[in-house]
Amino acid sequence: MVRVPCCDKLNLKRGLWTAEEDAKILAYVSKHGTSNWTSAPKKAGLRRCGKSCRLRWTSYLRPDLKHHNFTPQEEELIIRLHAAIGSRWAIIAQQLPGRTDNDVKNYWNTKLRKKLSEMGIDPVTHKPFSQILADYGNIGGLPRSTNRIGSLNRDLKTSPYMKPEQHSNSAQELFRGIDVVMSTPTMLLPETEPSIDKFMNGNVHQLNTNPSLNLLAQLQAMQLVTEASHCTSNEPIQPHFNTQAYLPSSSSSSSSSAFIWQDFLLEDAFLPSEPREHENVAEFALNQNAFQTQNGTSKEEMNKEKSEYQYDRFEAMHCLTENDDVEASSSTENTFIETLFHQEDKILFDFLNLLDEPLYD
DNA sequence: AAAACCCACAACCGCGATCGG
DNA sequence: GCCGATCGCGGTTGTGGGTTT
Repeated sequence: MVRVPCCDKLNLKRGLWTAEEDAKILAYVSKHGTSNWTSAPKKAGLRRCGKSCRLRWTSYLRPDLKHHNFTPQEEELIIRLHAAIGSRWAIIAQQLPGRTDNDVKNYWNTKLRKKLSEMGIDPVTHKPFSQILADYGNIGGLPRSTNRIGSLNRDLKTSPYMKPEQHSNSAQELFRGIDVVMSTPTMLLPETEPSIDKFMNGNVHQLNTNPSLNLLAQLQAMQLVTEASHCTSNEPIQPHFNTQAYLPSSSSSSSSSAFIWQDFLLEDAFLPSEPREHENVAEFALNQNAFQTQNGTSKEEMNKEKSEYQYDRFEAMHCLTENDDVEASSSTENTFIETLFHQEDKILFDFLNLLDEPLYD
């Protein structure tokens, strides 16, 4: 087992690439392809690390890359996907043909984050700052008992899509999430709140026609099916993505700027247990998008779809709490993982009670 | 005119996952 | 199965150009 190192750290050129170096990379790729970057510097006659050559090719020289500015549609898609899956730049970039993860990341860091902040929206949680402040203000006034607290605790701890930037381990972050979930099932904000819909500024319908929305539609579908399945079974709550917050509420984006803040809490992204059911719902979600964009579709039909969907969501939310009751009452049937979660919930609950108690009598 | 500052983007770094001898 | 090489990803830093003072 003798392999040469990918690069010799000594005597290698670093920094910006010259046109001559780019030409060498292009010549190398046209001759040898992109399968082996270790030998690329030597064969191409470059004093660069193979890794650096690969990066230069994948992030800049690839012929399929776009080099013009991001369009409003792309911008919107990035925001929605970031809200759904966090800073998974590679995945987000896959939904944007011609863009690299580095492009998307840089664009987010330099433009979109600032833009959202200026709109009064926290780019990390995708919630209005006013809401976050309100959440902080409510920390000391948490209700003593709730059957959603455990669910959230589990969500926060187990989400594979939870990144440190989105949910730090600090108590403040944890409490913020708890407070949101313990609010009413469908908390709607007043029209005066900063709204991502307003930020989107009418691009929603264009976005719905964009094939790049496939991932979003799938995420939405996964959420739908997991919610629906809870209403018909006593199975433990399956996690789901929360993409609905940025998806237009069916027919109208401007008339309804209301948020459902639970949707911003990133939860587990396990696949639904029933693939066929999942597919059907995914198909529905895709059809839903197409449905909205068809000419001649009556507003009544669209509103009917909307109200039915919202009713389903409302029922699903109630199922969450009901299932938590069931879960708590049949702890002997819980899995090992669930038992662990219950123990963690109890610790957290005790801790919250301690906070409620005065430090000095 | 020049220094200081800001901004956007390219490039690098480090780490985990995967590959393969 | 082990372990080093390689790949891919996300976070961070460096660089150059533009703007402000």
